[in-house]
Amino acid sequence: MKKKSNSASPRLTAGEIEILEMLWAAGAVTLSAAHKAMKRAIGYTTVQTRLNRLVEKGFVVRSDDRPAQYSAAVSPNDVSAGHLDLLLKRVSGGSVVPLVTHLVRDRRLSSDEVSELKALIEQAEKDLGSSSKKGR
Amino acid sequence: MKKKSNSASPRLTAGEIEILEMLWAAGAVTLSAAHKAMKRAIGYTTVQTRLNRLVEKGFVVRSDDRPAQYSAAVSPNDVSAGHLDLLLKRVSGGSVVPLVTHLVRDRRLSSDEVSELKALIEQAEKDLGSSSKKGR
DNA sequence: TGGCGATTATTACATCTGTCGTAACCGAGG
DNA sequence: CCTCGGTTACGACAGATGTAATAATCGCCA
Repeated sequence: MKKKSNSASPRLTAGEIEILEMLWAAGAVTLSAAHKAMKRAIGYTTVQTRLNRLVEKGFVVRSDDRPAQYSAAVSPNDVSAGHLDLLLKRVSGGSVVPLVTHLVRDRRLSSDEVSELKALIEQAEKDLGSSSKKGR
Repeated sequence: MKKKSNSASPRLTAGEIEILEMLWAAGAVTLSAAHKAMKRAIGYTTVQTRLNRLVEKGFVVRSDDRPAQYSAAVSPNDVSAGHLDLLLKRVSGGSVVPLVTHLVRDRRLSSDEVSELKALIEQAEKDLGSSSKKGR
């Protein structure tokens, strides 16, 4: 049975991600710890409310322990993957080249980074040989 | 009068992007044209309201003509750039390599695409040498 | 066991979004 | 000039989100 595809592409808002980022960085935390871990000033109960709403949506899990531990139920990768997909679709109809071009051109890369990318491409080149030449 | 940095990173919601995508595809359109251009069924006045709210926010411009023409005030690139920035920050703390790795590994690229990427990297390599070694 | 401080639950609002219905308006035909 | 159909302005309403105060609870310790 389908595990529920919400991990596939969670449509999170900026605010929800703000909380999730805190959890990704802090791990499992109690409410007070979560509150302290917030980057900006925000009310204690505000964090509580937001955390609870995220739990209702299934993006955060709360332990049964006494001082309950809150922790992210989705990984940064899950979220990013979904966003990346949409972005890819929007920016270039789904093909990666234009996006990567943008990425490489706009930001000055260090020689180390360029080397890594080069190795990466070479690897991809090698992998190509082993699969059929389906033009996708 | 500050040009306003909203083009830098417009925080648009999925719904707002839905409208913008229609405008990006249709260009400058009247309300009825916009309504017809929508991919899914949606009320006429709903499109009107949403369009107007986008105008208030400055993401869409409305001409003074009689049947007013609505058109996007932000480009797909503007929004994508902003999203890409956030994504980059989140997925790998701002460095492009992990993101590109993900991009190249996860999606099977055609040999043409790999070639393009290779050329791209080689170009970046060249640029590295020609500029002063100012770390920037 | 009583109370205190932390935790959790409730309740309250102001916005923002998504969706429309309706009323007012306006220019082209007849 | 007067009506008609598209255009525009308003107003409504539900649900989501952000923020937070206040009340109810619970566990620990003197």
